[in-house]
Amino acid sequence: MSHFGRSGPPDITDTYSLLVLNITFRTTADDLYPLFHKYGKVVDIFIPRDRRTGDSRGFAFVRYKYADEAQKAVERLDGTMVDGREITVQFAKYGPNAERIHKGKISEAFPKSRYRSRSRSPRRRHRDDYRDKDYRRRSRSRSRSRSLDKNDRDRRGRERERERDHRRRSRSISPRRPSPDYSKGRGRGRYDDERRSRSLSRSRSRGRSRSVDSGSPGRRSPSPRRSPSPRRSLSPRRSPSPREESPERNGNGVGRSPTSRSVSPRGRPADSRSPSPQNSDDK
DNA sequence: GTTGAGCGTT
Repeated sequence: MSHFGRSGPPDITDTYSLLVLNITFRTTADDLYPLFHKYGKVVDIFIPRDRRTGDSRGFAFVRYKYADEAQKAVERLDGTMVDGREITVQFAKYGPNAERIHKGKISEAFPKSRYRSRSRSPRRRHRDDYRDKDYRRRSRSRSRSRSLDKNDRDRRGRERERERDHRRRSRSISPRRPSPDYSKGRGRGRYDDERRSRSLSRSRSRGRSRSVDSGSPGRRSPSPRRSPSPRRSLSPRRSPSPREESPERNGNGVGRSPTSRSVSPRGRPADSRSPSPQNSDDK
């Protein structure tokens, strides 16, 4: 029975996932099982943990078999102290089976009248306070360098974000596309945010990936830079010398093109010019 | 050894 969350999702056909937040990093599924099991039938408990360290992330997912029981657990366990920490129990929304919940299943099983029992939840205000201040989030945000290449973000971003930066970095701020809607929007906005991000990533990923795949893989250029933008001309460092960078040179020296240079990216010109293994000539 | 927002896996 202690294999909760170790063998993957057993059966999410008719189970309701509860999100347990604010739990200690040492709290395990086994610790939560008895607590939640007291209020209903717990189908499975999953605690996401960091793949790098393997430690719990601080929240767990408790899957209940019945909605009423799950709701009860939320009301009873939400705000209780576990392992010396106040935990937050609420229904999962962004889970894989979140769609079912949105379908109205939960809504049907949970009338508003029952919710009125939620009189005790001081922690809620506390959390809200944090959000209002959002001072610590900013601090952390600054710590993280967001100058990551979009190319890298396309591929690793998804995985990385989910593992370490996702919770550290503020999800409300959009470095790429600042939108008032995403400023403080919460709840449904998240879905849109994810969709938009994916859409963008897909676009970029496709352009870059296909480009390399189409041409010569690995021979394209030692420096995976973005396509040559006209911005290069505004480089103040560039010498005004006509012989240094001339459109003619591009036409004449076709071999200079990185794409065409798929034969030998390095040593080609040097070899031709400097048969010597040493570049004394250049020096 | 720490942290503390936050939505998930074989």
